[in-house]
Amino acid sequence: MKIKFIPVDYDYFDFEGRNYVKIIGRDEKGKRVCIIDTCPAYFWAILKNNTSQIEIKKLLEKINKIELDVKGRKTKVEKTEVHEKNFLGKKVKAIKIFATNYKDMHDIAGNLGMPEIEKRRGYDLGFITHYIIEKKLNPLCWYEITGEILENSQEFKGIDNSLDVDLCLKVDSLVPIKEENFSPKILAFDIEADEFRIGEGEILMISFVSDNFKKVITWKKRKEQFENVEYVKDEAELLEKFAEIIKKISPDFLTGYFSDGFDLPYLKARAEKNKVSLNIGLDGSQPKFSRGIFTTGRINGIVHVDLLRFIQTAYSQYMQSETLSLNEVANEFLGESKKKFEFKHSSKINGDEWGRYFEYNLQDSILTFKLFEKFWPDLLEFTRIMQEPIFDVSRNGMSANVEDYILHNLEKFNEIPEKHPTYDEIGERRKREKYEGAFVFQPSPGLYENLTSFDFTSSYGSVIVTYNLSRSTFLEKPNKSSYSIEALDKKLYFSKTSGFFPQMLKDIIEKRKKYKEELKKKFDVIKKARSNAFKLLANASYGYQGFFGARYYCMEAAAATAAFARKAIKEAIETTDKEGFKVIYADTDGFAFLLNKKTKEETKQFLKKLNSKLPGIMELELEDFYKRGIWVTKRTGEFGAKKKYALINEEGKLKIRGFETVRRDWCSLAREIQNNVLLMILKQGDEKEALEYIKKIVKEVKERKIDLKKMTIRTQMKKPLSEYKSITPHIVAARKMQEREMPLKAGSLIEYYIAETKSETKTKLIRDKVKLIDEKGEYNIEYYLRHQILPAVENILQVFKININEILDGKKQTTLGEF
DNA sequence: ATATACACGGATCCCCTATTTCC
DNA sequence: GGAAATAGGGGATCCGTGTA
Repeated sequence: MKIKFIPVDYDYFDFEGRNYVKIIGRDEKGKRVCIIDTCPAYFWAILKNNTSQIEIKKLLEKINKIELDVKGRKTKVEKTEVHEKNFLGKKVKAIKIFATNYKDMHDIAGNLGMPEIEKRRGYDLGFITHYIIEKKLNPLCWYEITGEILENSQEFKGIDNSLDVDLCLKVDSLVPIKEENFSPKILAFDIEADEFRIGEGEILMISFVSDNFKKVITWKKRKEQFENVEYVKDEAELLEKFAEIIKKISPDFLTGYFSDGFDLPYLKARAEKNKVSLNIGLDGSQPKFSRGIFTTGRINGIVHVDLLRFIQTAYSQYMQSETLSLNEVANEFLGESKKKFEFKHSSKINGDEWGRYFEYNLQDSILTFKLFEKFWPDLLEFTRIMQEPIFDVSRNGMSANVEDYILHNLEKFNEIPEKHPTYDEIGERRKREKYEGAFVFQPSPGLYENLTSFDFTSSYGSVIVTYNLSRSTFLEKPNKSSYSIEALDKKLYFSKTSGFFPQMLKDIIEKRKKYKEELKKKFDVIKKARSNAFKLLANASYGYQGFFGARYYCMEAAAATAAFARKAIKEAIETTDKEGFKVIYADTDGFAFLLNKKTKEETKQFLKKLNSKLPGIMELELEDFYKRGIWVTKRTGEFGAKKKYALINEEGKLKIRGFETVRRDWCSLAREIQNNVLLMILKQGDEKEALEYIKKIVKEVKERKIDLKKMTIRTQMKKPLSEYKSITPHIVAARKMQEREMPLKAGSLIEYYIAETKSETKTKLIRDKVKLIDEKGEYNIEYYLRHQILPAVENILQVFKININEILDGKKQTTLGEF
């Protein structure tokens, strides 16, 4: 039997002591297929480099005799081979030790207490990763599979009968083939419950959205019939119906928004309470949950994707949204919003409100479904590039993605994988001192005209590639030709013989460049996603080497990367100044400077000249020309503030960095004022209009004409309430929320305003004036003028030598006309 | 659980000293 | 008059959120 097959979900099982993978996917006709395959399990024993042939022979004999009985499972060394391999870039002799069961390799490795063996490696990848590396059956890629159909077969305990699939195949051979179309079946879902705490309230309704399928199921029966709404008897029947619909639709992907942390665990808890079995897995099993702080819900044969997790790692840093709430994310990516519905306990919902509640619930699934479609190209490309199952890739942080990429590309370098650090090692690494990071130029406050900026492309990535910075190329002692740099209070050396990590990174950067250029010629969603994935991978690789949990952790390489980057930007600044420009500001990998009467053409020529002298793959690019730019002083001290500036380009587009206007923990009034002031000043080059504008707003504030909404301050609670040492205004607000039993946990966004308090409560503390947004009260004029508006505009106007304090106090600004 | 360092700025915390209050 | 309480100043620390 020969089929075309695309693997989607990976699982493994033991049969007669051996490991098998069970992969669920589709064939070219869209039929659901399960394939069973296996591969040899092995790990490596790396030998000391002076081990003689005779010693090796004796060693092999000893190892071949190893037999173990682990938890009633008999496992043994099946065979051994000696190979020439690389480990951390060094040539080594290593014994490839084949064992019966992958799970026992750790124990066998533990049994090799032999002095000739220096290290044991490759037993901690997990069987699925090991299998994918070994057989190269990459997720979401097409294959032609030849194999034997399992039909009412006794093999594997009759697995084909216990699985709800169209075809079950035992693999003989697999060959990658050209891409076929794959349109996965997606089912989005969302629940509404009476309590936010998992399982503590009843689930009132569940909505589903798939292709041409929309449904809300609820046991809150109404007399009237609503579109897409189906009534059931009670919660137990609701849960049964949930399982039924999933089985009927039989999706490849079940997707939710925060469903790892809410919907799925809630369903599980309520199913247990109601003694209903959520047997939605293709093998009839219930969802399984990982332990730990972040729970993840896994369903056999159906990939559960919590979109929030993926958006968090892959997109959040490039998003405008201030929170990752479904509403904001949908607004940004789809231009659609959630339906409005104020949460209330079901006992307090009036008759006619239920219809809107159902619509609200359905809309959440609609948005989730559309978001999945929107992000599908990204999920697909991430999965193909990292070569790990989509279930894992969609939940990975960027460091895990980098590591997956490395592990799946090691074979090209004949490298044995490094092990995961032990608990103790991680502890040691975490204790280490921080190393010096980026260089930030000390700016002089002022308003400047005619500027431009140059940036290093993939700065840290190209530094790593150019100077070959990695764990395997780090040298304890310098050799004849090595790269060297001062960092960590000593001189660090790196070999000039290209290491696998920098080489992989070079490949990543080149691919990113290639796809980006192709995109310019012709837009293509998949290429866009691919280019983006490579970009993220390149950006995360520096952080990876400095991350304490990394297999290829190398603090020296991370410190050297930062040091080389500092050197590069400082040199570029120096050359730029020497050329007759004037550098105003720089941060990490980019710098802005005045043209100083030079033309744009001259500037571009200078860029070319600069680039021709840069080492390796280092490259500067011109970002834009700016009409004006403003840098301000710090609130304390007379120096210019770093990481705070605003630029306007020739089309009138603003680029604002660091100012309160881009910070969500300032009230929108202050942000709006600052934004407008910056715009007015940068457009006109003077402060006159801005001053009038500020005066107008101050007057409105004093006359209480401002909507309370604009006074709301939003601050995130980053940890559990009890862990706070310092009782800040947002913690006072959070305590009030807790008293009211409002949903509250680490990560919640706390909203409050500062109110006028009665005169007898004499207090200096702002926290004593905190009120929740729906609490009755009036905004505190003094606070909003002194602590929100003033700080937002004070430093900007100081550039024009204007003391805004006097305007706030209502004094006549007699000297105004002079400016 | 978890990519890195640098930076700003609000608000509270905490210690010290000066002043006021109390007996 | 002397001890205790309070006020207030200033640096340290906590905390959140940016830039890159």
